Amino acid sequence: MATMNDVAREAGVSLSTVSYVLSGKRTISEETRLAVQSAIRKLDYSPHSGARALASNRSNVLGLMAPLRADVNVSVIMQFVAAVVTTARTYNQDVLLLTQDDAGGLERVTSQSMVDGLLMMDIEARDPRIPLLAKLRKPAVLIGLPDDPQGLSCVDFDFAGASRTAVRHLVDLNHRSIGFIGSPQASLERHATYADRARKGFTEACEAAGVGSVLRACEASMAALTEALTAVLDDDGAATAVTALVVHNEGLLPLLHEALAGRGLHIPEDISVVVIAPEDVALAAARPWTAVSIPAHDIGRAAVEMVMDRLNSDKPVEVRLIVPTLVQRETSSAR
Amino acid sequence: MATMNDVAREAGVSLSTVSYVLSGKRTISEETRLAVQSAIRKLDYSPHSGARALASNRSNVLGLMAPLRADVNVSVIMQFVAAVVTTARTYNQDVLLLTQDDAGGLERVTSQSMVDGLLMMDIEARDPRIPLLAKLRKPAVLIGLPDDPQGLSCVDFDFAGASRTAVRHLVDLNHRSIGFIGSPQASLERHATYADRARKGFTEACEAAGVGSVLRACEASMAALTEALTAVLDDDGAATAVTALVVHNEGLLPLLHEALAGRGLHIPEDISVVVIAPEDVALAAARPWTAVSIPAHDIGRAAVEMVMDRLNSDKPVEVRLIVPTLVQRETSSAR
DNA sequence: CTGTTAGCGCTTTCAT
DNA sequence: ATGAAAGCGCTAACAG
Repeated sequence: MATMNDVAREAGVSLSTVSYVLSGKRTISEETRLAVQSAIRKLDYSPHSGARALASNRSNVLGLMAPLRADVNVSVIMQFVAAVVTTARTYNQDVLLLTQDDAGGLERVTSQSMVDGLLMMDIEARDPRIPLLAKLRKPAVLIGLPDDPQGLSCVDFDFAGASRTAVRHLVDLNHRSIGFIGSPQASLERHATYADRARKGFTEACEAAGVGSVLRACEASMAALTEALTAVLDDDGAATAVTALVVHNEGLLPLLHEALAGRGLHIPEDISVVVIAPEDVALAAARPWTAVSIPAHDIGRAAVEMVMDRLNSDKPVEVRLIVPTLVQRETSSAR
Repeated sequence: MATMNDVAREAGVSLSTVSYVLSGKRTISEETRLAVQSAIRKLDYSPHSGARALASNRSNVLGLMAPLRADVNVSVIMQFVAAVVTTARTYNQDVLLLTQDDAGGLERVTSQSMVDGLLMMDIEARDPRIPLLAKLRKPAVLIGLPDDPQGLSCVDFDFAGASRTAVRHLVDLNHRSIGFIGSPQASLERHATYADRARKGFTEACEAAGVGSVLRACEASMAALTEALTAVLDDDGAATAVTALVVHNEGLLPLLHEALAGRGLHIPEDISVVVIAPEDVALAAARPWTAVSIPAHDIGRAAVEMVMDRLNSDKPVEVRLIVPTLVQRETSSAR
């Protein structure tokens, strides 16, 4: 492996000139720049990241703590991760992967100066990792919205707004009683904030619009779905029968059409459906769903942008909510 | 941040002594070891990874190139990745994540000495990244089995053996004609080797046993599944009707029970089903599947062990196939 | 616009 | 069993 010294000798310039050509931190004459660049190519030089990290206090690596368990949301998680890695590369950063349960990893990678900043996914309402993160003196961004961010930047999809948007859409279509089928009970119990917020937004929007509402958590299985549908559609307490559903559970979508057909219900004639899901999941069905799409890619990108902003220009801490948009397709209609 | 120098001063020993206490590369008296260790704790010292990498030519980081697209196999991929990260930590290594399409990333992270070794998932039969990898002078392990490993280590599940095991199980149960529902056509066209090998093993085993066989690729949708079932179960060319299925497609499992019920078929009375899938996926169904389980965790672990072996003790390159085992549950029975 | 030089924090010979 | 000192390859302050 060629070193910077080799390049300097080859180009007939000094070590520091090579360094400055690479960093662009001072003006270099066209002539020497070209000489250096050709020497770099000739020797197939590339900088040693360890040496650079040692001298500059920058590793050009971001730490990403991701939930790698087999969850309902695997596909969403993958999209986040892909977006983070891709965006990081545009900032010339690489991504070091930490698993959710390796709480000590946060401390380790920062104290060893392995990373310049940290991203943490799947934040719970009172996530115990937040105080840890807040102590470390590295920029960090939470992907999710905890009760108390403790001075950390956050970015997330506006799940409450997503539910509201879905409800308003259905109310505009004259539905007077709407069901909500959400994340599994386990997610609620962990206080995964997306689950809580989507429910809350739904309830509020229904109340505001004066329409009936029924909520159910649901596992990703046909049995659970059937049961949930029964509970929602046959709800005795409701003044009017439920004629529309908001579904916030990616795992159920492949099953939903069948399950409703099993009850003799056609979409959208008998029942309208709006899903809250990543775009590609909403489009994967034979009949694409009317959807408020979860822009996993945008969120991941925003998260990286936010750490990099704090890193490069110490912009202030911010809490950013990504605005939902609804795309109507053929699974919702007026009644 | 405390440095090694600070620790040496605090402990009243020399810099190198601290280093040797940390590395264990020479014998240290109990007394000084304790002094150093307490100084380390007192100052909350941790070594600077960049400095260490510079001086030792080891980064303690493994590169993992993973497919982060929204594929049918997301859950399997996640399990691999989780296994790799977890196992890497037991070797005191961290994991740098590269995306599949970032072919230049392989070159970059090695030439910058960011990683000590590389793992590459989702290998295709003639994967163009293999010659690249083979050129880099770093230990590498392919997770998958290409036509020509070009001197690289490989580890994979024995998908052909998995199909054979499934077929033999069904043959033992007196089934005389077996259907195979496999990965989407797209996977075959990419020559994802797992898809090819599973099909090949199936065909061979059926021939060897003298039983009928019908194969179909299938997307993860109800429509595609229905069509595939029709093609397989109503196959005119077959001497005997298909009475059992081998399914190698995780995405179909939530739909399969419904789809068969739709044809008036009960499992296992009318039709036996054996799936090739990760254990947790096979168990997720209301009625757990008889399964040849894909031990994603074992494969990921083996991959890390293999790079670390090459790194620490330059063991020879090896090709390791993980042996399949079948667990009978209630979805297969004798006829 | 360019060169010289002092570290960055660690590993590892060489000496004792 | 321990210490002294020479790098590892780079960045950035200082000097011109």
